[in-house]
Amino acid sequence: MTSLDDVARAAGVSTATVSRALSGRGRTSEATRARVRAAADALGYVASASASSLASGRAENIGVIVPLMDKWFFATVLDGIASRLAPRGYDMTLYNVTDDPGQRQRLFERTLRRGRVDGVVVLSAVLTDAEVAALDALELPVVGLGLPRGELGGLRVDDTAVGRVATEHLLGLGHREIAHIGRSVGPAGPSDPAYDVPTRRRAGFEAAMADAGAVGTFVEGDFTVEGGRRAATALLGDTGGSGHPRRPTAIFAASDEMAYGALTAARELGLRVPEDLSVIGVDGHDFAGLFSLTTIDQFPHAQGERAGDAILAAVAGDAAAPDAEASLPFALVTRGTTAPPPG
Amino acid sequence: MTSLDDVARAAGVSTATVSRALSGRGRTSEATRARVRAAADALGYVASASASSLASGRAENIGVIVPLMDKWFFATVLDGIASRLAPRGYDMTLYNVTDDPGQRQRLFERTLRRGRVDGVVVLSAVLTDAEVAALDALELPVVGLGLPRGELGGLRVDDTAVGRVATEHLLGLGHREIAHIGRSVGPAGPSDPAYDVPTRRRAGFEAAMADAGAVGTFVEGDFTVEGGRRAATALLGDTGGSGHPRRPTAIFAASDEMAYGALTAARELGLRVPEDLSVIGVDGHDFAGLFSLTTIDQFPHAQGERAGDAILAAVAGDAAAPDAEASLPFALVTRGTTAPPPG
DNA sequence: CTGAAAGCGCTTACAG
DNA sequence: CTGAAAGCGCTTACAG
Repeated sequence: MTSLDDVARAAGVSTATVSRALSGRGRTSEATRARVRAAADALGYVASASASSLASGRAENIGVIVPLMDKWFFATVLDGIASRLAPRGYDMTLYNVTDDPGQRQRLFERTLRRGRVDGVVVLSAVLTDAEVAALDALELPVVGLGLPRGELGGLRVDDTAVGRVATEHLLGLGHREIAHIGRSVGPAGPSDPAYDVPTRRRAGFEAAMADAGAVGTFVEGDFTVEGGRRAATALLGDTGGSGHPRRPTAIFAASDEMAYGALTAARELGLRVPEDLSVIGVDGHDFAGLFSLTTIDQFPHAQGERAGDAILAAVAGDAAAPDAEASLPFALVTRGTTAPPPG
Repeated sequence: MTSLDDVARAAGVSTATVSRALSGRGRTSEATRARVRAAADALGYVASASASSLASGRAENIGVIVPLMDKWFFATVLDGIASRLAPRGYDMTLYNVTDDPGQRQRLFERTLRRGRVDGVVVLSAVLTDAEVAALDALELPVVGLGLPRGELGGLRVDDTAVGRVATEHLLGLGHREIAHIGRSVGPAGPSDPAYDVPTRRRAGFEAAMADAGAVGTFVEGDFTVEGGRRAATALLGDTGGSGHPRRPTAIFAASDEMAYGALTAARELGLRVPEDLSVIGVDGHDFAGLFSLTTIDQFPHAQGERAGDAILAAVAGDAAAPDAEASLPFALVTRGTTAPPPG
């Protein structure tokens, strides 16, 4: 490996000058800069990351904490983040937070403290108080995406509004018997921003239903296709019996993947979509267009881009960092799985 | 940040001893080791990655080069890799190779040469000769996964066999008019291992067809659901006309996502699956069970685990590295989308 | 088993 | 604008 000294010798200047010329920090005459660059190129010089980072305190690396890296939503957000970091010369190192307490503790109390990252992006992870404190103790810029407001703040879409818009789309078509498949950490009271994403979506659903004087059904789903299918089967399967709620004419699933599950369940039960049942999801999943799924697109790739820009701005110390607390856009995309109810 | 010196002072030993006690390299008495550990814990000491890396030459970080990080297959492989690195204390930093020549050159000639990684895993990327040379010049362990054999070697499933098994499944059911949706960098002659994954799958398809005395149809797909739908529509749409090949009774798609597209096309054209048309994919995608798709599962998560283990073994200098060139398993999973042809 | 010391390869005030 | 020098925080032969 050729070092700074080699370049300095070749260019006939000091190492300090080489460092300045190559990094652009500090002043250098145009002439020496050119000479140094030429020497560096000729030797194929690339600065050592560890030496540079040790001396400067800058790692040029962003850590991203992600709960599930093999789910479409997160993978897409990651791609969005990476697309903004790479052109600016920043690396992205991934940290998977699992449910294993030992693994988590190690991440927050050791790995992240090794000084390898200049900032961290936290994606939709539910953190304990201790973990939030650990993140804080890092004294590094942190940008959250889709976190409960209480934790760290950061970028979020207004998920209560998402839930409301989805529900109102269904209500507007004339549905009254509407079920919601989602997840909930507690009673979805008012749109308490401290709640997590699924809870806020549910709150929006319930608020819209209440406004319409209707009462919705809620069923737990686990944000997988299979979970959506199970929930929808329970919802659509048992009709008749006394005490049972009427079968819904519409389902609002808190994710597109669960909506796919609901479509599958409907098909298995011989129900036609949208004639017998309307289905709407959330995300803007890759396959949504193909399945003609009506959904609330939340532009996950763009979310990643925003998060990437935000963490870079924070690392650069831009107090101007415009959108570190911004509300992200979403849009209703009407397709073929929603229509007026039968009859 | 508390440093090695702080710990040394607290424990009443030299910094050298602290380093040895904490890292486990070199000898230390049980007693001092305990004392040092206690002091380190009390102070919350964590070694600086850059200092440690600069002094030792070890980065404890693996670079992963991936062409598409938002596709299910790659996201799943990445998850598999990460699951093996984290417990061993290794970080994973992601490098996305796009089609942009400038970005690629920067990656191979600068970023990767900063000494930030101890080894690199390359996922299914088609590299130029210059890029392979650059990788070589790194003098770092490299593990490939799904690369054309010519490039770098590494782990692979026998994709020619995959193509053959899928095709023979269809032939075994009695199909003769079989179409393959895939991609091909050139004529899929014999099972030349220098060819990339899609080409080898095609070669297996053609070999199996030839063995059965049948002639298959080949159509380009781009490994997306939409691409599969387009290809299948072309295949199934135009029947009658003179000169046109007969409509296939079975489709072998080179990926599950393209198979989903084929299923969609069939539905749109009013064809029943599997009564009118059989469809088989490759991958073992998350949704395959739900869509009842017959497929060749290639266990992507396990592939990632293997790649993770392999790069770690290579970095550790295990000449024993058992499976750096191994052939990965795959399995036919028969479900509801394949059946004997009509009539 | 332990310590003193050199060295890893940069960056950055500090002078000039 | 440029150079000499200290320093970033570890690791590792080398002695003992």
